[in-house]
Amino acid sequence: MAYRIRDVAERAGVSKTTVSRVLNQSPLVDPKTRRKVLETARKLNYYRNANAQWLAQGRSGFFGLIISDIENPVFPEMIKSFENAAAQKGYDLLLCTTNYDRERTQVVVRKMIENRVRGVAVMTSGASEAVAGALAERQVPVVFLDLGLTRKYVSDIRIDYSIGITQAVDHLLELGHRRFGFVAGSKARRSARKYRQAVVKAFSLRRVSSPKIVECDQTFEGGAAAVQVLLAQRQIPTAILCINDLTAVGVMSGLRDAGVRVPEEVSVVGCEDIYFSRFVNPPLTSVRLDRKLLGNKAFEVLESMFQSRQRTGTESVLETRLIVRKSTSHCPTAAFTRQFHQQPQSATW
Amino acid sequence: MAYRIRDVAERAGVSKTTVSRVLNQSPLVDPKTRRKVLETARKLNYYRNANAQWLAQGRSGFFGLIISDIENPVFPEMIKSFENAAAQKGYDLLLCTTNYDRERTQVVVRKMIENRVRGVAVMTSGASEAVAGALAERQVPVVFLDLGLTRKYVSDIRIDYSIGITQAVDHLLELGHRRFGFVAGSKARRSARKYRQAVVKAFSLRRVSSPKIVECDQTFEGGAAAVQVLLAQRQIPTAILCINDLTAVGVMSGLRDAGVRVPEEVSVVGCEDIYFSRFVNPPLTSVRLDRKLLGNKAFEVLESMFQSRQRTGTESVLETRLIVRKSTSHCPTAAFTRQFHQQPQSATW
DNA sequence: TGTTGCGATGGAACCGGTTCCAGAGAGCAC
DNA sequence: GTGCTCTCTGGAACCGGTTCCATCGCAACA
Repeated sequence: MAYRIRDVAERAGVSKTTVSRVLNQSPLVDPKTRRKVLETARKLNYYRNANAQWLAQGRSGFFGLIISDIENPVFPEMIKSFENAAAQKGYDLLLCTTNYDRERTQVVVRKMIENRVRGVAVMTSGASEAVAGALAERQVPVVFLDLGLTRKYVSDIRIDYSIGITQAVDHLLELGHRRFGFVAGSKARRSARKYRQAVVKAFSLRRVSSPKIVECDQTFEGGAAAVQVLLAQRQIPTAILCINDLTAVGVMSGLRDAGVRVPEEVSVVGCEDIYFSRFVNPPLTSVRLDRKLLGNKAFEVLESMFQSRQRTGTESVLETRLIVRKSTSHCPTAAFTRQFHQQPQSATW
Repeated sequence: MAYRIRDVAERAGVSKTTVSRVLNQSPLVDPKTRRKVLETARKLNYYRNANAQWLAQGRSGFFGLIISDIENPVFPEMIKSFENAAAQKGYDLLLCTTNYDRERTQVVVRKMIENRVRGVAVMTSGASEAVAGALAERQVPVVFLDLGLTRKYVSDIRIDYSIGITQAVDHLLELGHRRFGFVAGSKARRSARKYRQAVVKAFSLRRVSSPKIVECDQTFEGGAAAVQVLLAQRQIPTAILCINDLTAVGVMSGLRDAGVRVPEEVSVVGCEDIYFSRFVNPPLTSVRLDRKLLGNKAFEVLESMFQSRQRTGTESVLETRLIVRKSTSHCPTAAFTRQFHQQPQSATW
């Protein structure tokens, strides 16, 4: 059907070995022979069979990338930079999504192993040490996000939220804010826990009274709901930090619905700095997590593990920083600050 | 190193053939033998070698998906549904991006062929018939978006914008609008041309004076710039259609900057209905293109081509429909309509 | 002239599965 | 007992590459 390497060899009057050498840029082949082979291959419109090649080589040309949900806007940028980094070195991307499903996670890990990938980046914070174990056991280099663990075959990229958060707190303090709210994520998520810790620490470092914390599910609706709780306070906060941008946009929407203006009356800070944050109204101030860098770094870490002799894991740190846009501004004067006193919605007992 | 099928065979006291049969759910193996083999495989923690399997089978378990830019928010949803549809049938996703680069397009097409995929969905509107040819020639079923061409191995999914656009026009007419603007995309893009034609046709069908058309580059900034042109009209339009949501958000931003309220003074309609459209302020009315359906459909078309004997291509149609949110409302009364008369910015001649 | 060294090439084994085909053995009817 | 069918199993070829190792021709050198 399709031409095989043997067909090329026959028509070029050489052996399979030589053709293979030419196609793999081996130096030990005569330039004249090389030209001849390349020409024949082109003439036959020959495409190599990747499965045969990788079977023979004992591993594939893939680097795996496991994410939770491609619809989450933090991932596409990361995928892109990971893929680009891999392509630059001649490798391909094998992308799998877990959709936050435990079973599906097992399946994709198996897929990675079956495809004999050269390494896997597990960029969902839902992944456990079990996943690390399964892959490391098969001697597949793997890099995690904030796993907090490093060993043979297992690297970790730690996200240092504290820098960006501290910048945010300082930024707000400079603007005169003193009463803060924090719309946190679910404690069940590792990354959300880390973020919360960083926020609390930043405030205590600056000796500011800690923010009123409201937990939410990290969605737009969750943000809108959480802000209601903050608005029910005796004194509403003048600045609100949020676990991520989507939540922050929900918070802004909730504030708007309650007739509170952003940023004139309340400042809002998001996290992640997703693509859309600059287009909302007002453009969102956010603690940026550079996904492009993250994707690059993840590939780099994998490749260096793959190349290294001992396959020892490394820990690297990805810093965050504050991007100031229009959702934060001066703290309103006391006279200007409105008081919200909402009654509990049901007091029937 | 890793266990091979032969290892499983030896320990289970059977032949490779039998193990292969068990793993491939062949019915012609004794239940007792089956159990034994499965148990041994589990005990050895055996993973099959996908490359060997696919080499032997002559093709891989991949269905390919080629897109232009994963950061474009229309793609993730599509990827997800395509992947899910494939996973449901036990196939895997091979995702490649072209980044609008001709050369890169060549490379990924080659990659698809080399990996012996069972079919490819080319969901970027930048792809040419050359791509279709290259794949069809290798007998790889392929499905395109709005290619307008169908033949052996080549299917097409046509997007019918007219339905959604007509709904949008009717919706605006009912709200009393009579003066329209249309922020169009670049004529260089096939999909943008199709959209423009559909818009023009919808207006002429309803016997309404056609909208003032301004071309832009389909970005946020492009929308913001295009709306300036519309605002410079003697009479500004009271309703503006846009080539996509990002542009529409740019248009709304431009209007806001000019002190024009949406939707009280001007209504805005986007297209695509990307995830974020519901979160902007005001939530965007948009002509929805159901990407989930599109991804599903694409896979379905490929699989049925792959199964069919003759591999004849099919044409299917994906309908669009209007999603009404808050960016459209009643046409302001004439008295209420403001007049914008901006002088040409430079009249130095 | 014989020996050595080296660049270029090819034969053959191998990677780890699938599958064709032959055959063993059980069950059954006659 | 014979012949037949049917179920289950295994040997061996094959998929299309890579790579180890041997070989060959030729130039350099003693």
